[in-house]
Amino acid sequence: MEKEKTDKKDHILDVAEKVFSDLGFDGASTRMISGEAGVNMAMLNYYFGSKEGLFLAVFERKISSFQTLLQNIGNEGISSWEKLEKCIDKYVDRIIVNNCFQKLINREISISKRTDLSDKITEILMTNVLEFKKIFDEGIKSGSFHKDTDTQLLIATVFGTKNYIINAPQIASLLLGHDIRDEKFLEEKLKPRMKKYMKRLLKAYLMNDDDNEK
Amino acid sequence: MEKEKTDKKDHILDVAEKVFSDLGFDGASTRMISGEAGVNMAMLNYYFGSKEGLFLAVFERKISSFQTLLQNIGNEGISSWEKLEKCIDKYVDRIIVNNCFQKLINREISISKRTDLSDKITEILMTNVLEFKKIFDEGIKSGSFHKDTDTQLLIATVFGTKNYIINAPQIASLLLGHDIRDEKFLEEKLKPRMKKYMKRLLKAYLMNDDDNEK
DNA sequence: CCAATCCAATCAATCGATTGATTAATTTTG
DNA sequence: CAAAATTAATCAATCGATTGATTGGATTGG
Repeated sequence: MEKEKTDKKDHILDVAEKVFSDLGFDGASTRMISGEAGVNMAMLNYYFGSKEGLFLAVFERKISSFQTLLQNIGNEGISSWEKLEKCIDKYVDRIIVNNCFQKLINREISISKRTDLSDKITEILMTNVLEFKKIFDEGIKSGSFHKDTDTQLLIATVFGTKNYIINAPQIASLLLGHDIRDEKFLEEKLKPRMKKYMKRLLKAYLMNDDDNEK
Repeated sequence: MEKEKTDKKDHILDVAEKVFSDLGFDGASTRMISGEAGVNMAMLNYYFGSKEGLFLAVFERKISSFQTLLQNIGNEGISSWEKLEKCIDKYVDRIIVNNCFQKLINREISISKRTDLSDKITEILMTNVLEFKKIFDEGIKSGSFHKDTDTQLLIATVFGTKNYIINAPQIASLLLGHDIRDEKFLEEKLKPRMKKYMKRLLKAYLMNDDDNEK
């Protein structure tokens, strides 16, 4: 029976994630979510306290597993560049699977007013950001990366490039000549292509011939 | 008195643009907009028919100024790299001035419904996208840019890096150690820094030493 | 005077949240 | 073990607040 409970909560979270992703936080109503999940409205507040609590629960469930993923890479005994390559691989894999959730994040983070909620989102996202930054800084310190690297804007590039493709699918589809939402294209074509591209871009910027390496 | 009317409508549109940008379409209420604009609620429907009509009016007013930002540069008699540098300058200048409207665009384009609107947004955004693409392709053809450049993903990087900073100001502020919304910081620090960074990033990627230039 | 402009008041609908009652499951107790 | 007591889970009903929208009358200017 313990299992039942967890399953039900998980099911609510699944539905909530879908509805929030499609309609945004404000656009989604608790009635809609509870209705689609087949549970009573009061259950949402019973389980998650509030609409905001539900949203955060959706958020934290998705994000936590990725956090530890990046953190482990950061602690491995490999070169900074190798760490970076691994992070890119994991990151590209991740975001392409969960692209509807990513869209949700990017939409809600751009809302300025909802401070309590967006503060929490920011805090969670920052851990991933800082994990990348740590690797950049470490690489600069060890001399393997260009020493006047703008790590902060480079992070904007890493996350921004991905966001652009996921968040503006109409434009990305026109640009790439394929429907972005085609799973097969994403998995077989875009994923390896993005990995290769990001690595080449970062390598060119971090390790060009001005003062080190080759 | 015609003037009065136009001024008032324009003022409403100014406020609406700001509020929609901060809170999103669903998050913004017509009361809030009318209150902040100092007009009666009923005036919004009187002038614009509905909330959605107001939203569309905000867009259409801005739309015209958006086209042909980069088009002249493409036809100048200078090298591809020089064109690219000019485009970056113009682009960075531009987005920092209108960043709240940019936020609005980037948020609404990620919403799957409201197709009539997002089609229009897509069309407008594509003109700038294609201008960059034209320069990239031209540079590759002439041999000044690396020949296996992924121009399409590079465009995602150019626009995505900017979007990330504008759209996730909380994260960008934490990352940069300054409040992104500080006009002085934007103008005096971030703008030149972004220009320099983007040029160095593109140059490293487009003109590294694998097979051409230096 | 009349059409355009404006506004206070109000509309039905929906929002998130809470209530008290009821059932199911678990724990305690004799 | 079984009855009693307690806790957890679920429900229908409804709360006050707010939403976008509309009305009918006041005000204005030509």
